[in-house]
Amino acid sequence: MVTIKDVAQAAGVSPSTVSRALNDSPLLREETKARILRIAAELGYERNELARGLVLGTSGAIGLVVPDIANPFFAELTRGVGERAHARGYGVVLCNTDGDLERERSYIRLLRRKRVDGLILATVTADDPYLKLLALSHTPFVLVSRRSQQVEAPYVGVDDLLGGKLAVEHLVELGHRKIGFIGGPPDVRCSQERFQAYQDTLRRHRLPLRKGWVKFSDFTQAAGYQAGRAMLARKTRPTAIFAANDVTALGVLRAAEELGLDIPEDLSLVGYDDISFAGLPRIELTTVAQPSFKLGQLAADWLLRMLSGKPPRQSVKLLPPKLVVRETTAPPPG
Amino acid sequence: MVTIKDVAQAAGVSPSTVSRALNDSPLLREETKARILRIAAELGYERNELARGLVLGTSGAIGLVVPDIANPFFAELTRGVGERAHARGYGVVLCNTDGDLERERSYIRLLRRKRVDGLILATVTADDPYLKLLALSHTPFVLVSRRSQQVEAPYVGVDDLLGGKLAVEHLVELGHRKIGFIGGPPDVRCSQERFQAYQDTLRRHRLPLRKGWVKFSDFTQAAGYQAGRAMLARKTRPTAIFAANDVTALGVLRAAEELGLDIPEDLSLVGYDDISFAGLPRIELTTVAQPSFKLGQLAADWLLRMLSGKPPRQSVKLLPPKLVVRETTAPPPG
DNA sequence: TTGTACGCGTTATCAC
DNA sequence: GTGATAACGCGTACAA
Repeated sequence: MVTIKDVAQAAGVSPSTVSRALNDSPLLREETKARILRIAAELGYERNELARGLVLGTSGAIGLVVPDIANPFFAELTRGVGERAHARGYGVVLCNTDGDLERERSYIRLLRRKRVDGLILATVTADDPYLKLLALSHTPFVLVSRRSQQVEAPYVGVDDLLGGKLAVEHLVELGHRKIGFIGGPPDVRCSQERFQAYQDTLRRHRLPLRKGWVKFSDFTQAAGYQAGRAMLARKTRPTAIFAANDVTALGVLRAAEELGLDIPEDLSLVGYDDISFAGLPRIELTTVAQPSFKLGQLAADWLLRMLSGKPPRQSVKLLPPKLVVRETTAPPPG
Repeated sequence: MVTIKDVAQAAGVSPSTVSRALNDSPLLREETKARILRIAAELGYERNELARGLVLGTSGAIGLVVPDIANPFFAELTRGVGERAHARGYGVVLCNTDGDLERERSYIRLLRRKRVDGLILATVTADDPYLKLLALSHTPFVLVSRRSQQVEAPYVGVDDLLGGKLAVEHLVELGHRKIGFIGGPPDVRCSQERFQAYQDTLRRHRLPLRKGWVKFSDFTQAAGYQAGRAMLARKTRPTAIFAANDVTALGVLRAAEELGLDIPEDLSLVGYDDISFAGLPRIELTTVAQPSFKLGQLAADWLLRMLSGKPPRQSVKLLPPKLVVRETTAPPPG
């Protein structure tokens, strides 16, 4: 690899001069600057960001930790982060935990050893004790989509209490009285809040809250299918289900189909996220939309802002969810 | 941040001794090694991989460039890469090009400046001249899913000639004689090969090959919708369409739905990839399955093998595709 | 078995 | 304007 020294030699100047030319220093004569740049290009010189980072104390990269990149919600979020980070010359190191807490920690350690300038975490559980340690360290980080209960950290997400309410109120308005809930991991705050909203809304309307109509899974299609089957195979089953994310809802859809239930005639179904596959013809899932791409952009903007030393404008940013009514919801049968 | 110097001081030894302890050198007495490791842990020492990389000439990271992380095919592929890379302590720097050639190049430059140890490219176009330059450089890379026509580079993918044949033969066997094709970007090899297979199969069966029944788009749902509408709105339209990937096929599905065409009664549809959403109830897309996760694993394994200096076993690895018949295909109407 | 000295490629800070 | 020097944190010949 050609280094700054090689360029210096070829140009008959010192390495420092080359460095200055590369960094467009105003101290240099335009003429020499141009000449050095030309020679550097001819030699195929590419700055070693590793070495530069060592001096400057920055790696020019941020870490992004997501639970499941195969979930379109996180894929879109990742796109948003990448777009903003790359625009400012930052690299994005992606880590996929598959919901495994141990892997999450191991990734964060890896990322810190690599001296990423900051972290975006979309994986934290509500009571993660490790987060406290991270908060004590000097690695800036922002939480996105999933927040912590204990640590007051920068967070960008969607108002899930409102989103959950939107979903369940919609079902209640349609006339449903037997409403089930299928959540994600029970220790994930957004799942908890959607559940909380479910409970609150049922209570407000004095509707029954049955144990068998509540299940927690792990936000995957397979788990949604399992939970759906279990819930729908009961002797008395709900006439509507609020699934705490779209891929889970799609799993429930399959379970219902297998059991010979028609949607929405026999069962109404509401998801959460509005991934692009929710709007497919014949699926037409009613859902609560989250601006996933924008969430990623915002999280990146925020982190980048912290990295440039500017103070955060606020510590929590909550975007509004939006109910998207399609064709998986209807009044209950009978 | 605590460095090896700090640990050395605390332990009353020299920095080199600490370095040796950290690297588990056999030269050290077990006792001192253990003591140093303990002290390092107490101090919260984390090795600076940047500095280490500068010395060792390696960054411990690989770059992954994909055209569209929101396409589940690439999301799964990314999972595969991540799994294998992380298992060996490598970080994965993800870059999403959205199909933009300029962005691809700019990302590759960024990645090289960051001194990633190697590259996995899932974005190359068949005649990309930049690839030649890359091949000349000393950055190891492997191509996945999309190969080059000109540069003989390590490649892992699926036999698209066979995959395309599987798809079209299936339609022919069902009795279709008017078969359309909707491809991806025309300069992407896998799209070209699926098209080639389409043409070959039609010719072999002496079936008509009409211009209006062939369209190229960009492998997105939106583009599939556009192309589908255009093709299906013609006076004489095909009775079956082979879409070169699943998200495109889902776009066609929407177009057909809008035009009041029933699938598979009025129109048969075959996709490619077998993303998880293809198997959804009510969608049940007939498609050609690609082992996307495995493709990612293989690509990573291969690159990592190259990085460890071992010679590649071969330069091209072609996995077999598999036809998955579901419910979007049936004999033609009438 | 451990310490010393140097180098990896770059930038900041002094000199000139 | 430009060059020399030190420093970033680490690994490794070489010396002790």
